[in-house]
Amino acid sequence: MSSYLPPPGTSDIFPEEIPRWNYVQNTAEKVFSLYGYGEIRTPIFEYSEVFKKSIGAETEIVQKEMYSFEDRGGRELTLRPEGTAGVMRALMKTEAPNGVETKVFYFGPMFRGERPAAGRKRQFHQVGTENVGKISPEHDAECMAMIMHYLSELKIVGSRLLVNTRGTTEDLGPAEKALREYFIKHISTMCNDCKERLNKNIWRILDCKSEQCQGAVNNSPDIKSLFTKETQNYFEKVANTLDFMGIPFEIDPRLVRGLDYYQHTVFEVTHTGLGGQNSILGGGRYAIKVPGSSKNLLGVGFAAGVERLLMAQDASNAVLPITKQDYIFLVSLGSSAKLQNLKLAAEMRKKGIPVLMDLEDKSMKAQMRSADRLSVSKVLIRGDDELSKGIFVLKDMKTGNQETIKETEVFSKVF
RNA sequence: GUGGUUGUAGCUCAGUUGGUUAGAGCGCUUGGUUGUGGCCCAAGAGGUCGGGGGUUCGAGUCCCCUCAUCCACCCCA
Repeated sequence: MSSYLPPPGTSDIFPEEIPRWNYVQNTAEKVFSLYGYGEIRTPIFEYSEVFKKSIGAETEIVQKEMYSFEDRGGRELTLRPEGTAGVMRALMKTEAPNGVETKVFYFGPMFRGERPAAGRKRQFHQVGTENVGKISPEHDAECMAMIMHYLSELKIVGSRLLVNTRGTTEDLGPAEKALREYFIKHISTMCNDCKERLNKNIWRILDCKSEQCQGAVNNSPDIKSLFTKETQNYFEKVANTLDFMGIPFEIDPRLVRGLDYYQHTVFEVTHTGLGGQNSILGGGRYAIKVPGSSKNLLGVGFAAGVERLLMAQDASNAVLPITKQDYIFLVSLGSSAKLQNLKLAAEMRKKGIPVLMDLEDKSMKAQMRSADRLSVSKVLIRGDDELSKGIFVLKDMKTGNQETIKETEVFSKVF
């Protein structure tokens, strides 16, 4: 009952579901390593500063979603709400800050104190990559190509890749000014959230979904046109490269994303069938400052919600190449036989043969029921009777046929 | 943080205008063969009806509070 439930927004993942999770993780390893990425494992908690500095102190995540606490040494720590910041912190001691291309991927739990809903948990999991040290439109395009490769290996179909640019630090001033001049004229007709956004984070007005704001938002200036020629050329090259590589995508001028560290290319992959959520992954190019360093780490990367990938697989009716363990079930009758079978089972397992047996003294009927429930294909029966004769009965559960075999034939016949 | 939904057995749920010992299906255990699974039949185990308070002769049913679930919004993966 309620006392057996884990805390809000968390969930237990039982053995039956683990193969699917492993598939998502193993496929990440398989695909990303083709592009030169290696796995990195960073702590699940970091100094709170790490997130405040890189994600942005004003962002929704930092403002009200972080699980922060003080440890016994009085340190201000936070359960990671996303993966990039901690990875950047770790990469400071590599050659990445000196401009050496460094590619890593990660997989693990993240924590955000939001109200749970479909596709949204407080402890959820992300799989993501970071390519740090170099900057070019081709890096961004390759990252997206790799993502689409990954999604196809996951058998997810029907997703959309949305791409946009957020410009660089130099672009932001003029663009923000233009946006403010425009929206200040229309703000009286817009929703309350947008009225707040006007001062706090004007960019977010662009992806407001409220009905009453659509008119004003749709007619707002295209931010790209306000950026420098250089930035526009960069973005054009990203788009051209994707085109040339045959990666289908859509330019979404209203895609801005909610973390402060993004510059240049931003993207998102959406999928229907995730309840109220529609984004299965997001990412882009970023410049991140790690506490205690004056250097910016430049990189491009993405993070996908594993739970959402799983939902997208369901919506895609994905058939995954996951095979179930096919056990031999060993049935015993009598105490000597049981003891001998226990020993045999151990030997078989050492040879890599999966074996199950009932350890309780159950009736043959009950043991057969167990075997059936576990849907094994073969049952090996040895009671005290067979033991004294040096034989086994081997039963094929599909056909129901059974044959008598000699002890010496056990390994060759059952495997 | 805002709004709505639901909370009865391990699971999915029924429970009539408040009325004795709270039900079903599935699952589980045992039996229907002296040593043979699935199908069928029978029996059994398993619930302080989310928790607390109130109204009442009487509350799973009504009222209040609380906790939790699921969902939508905000935001994000």
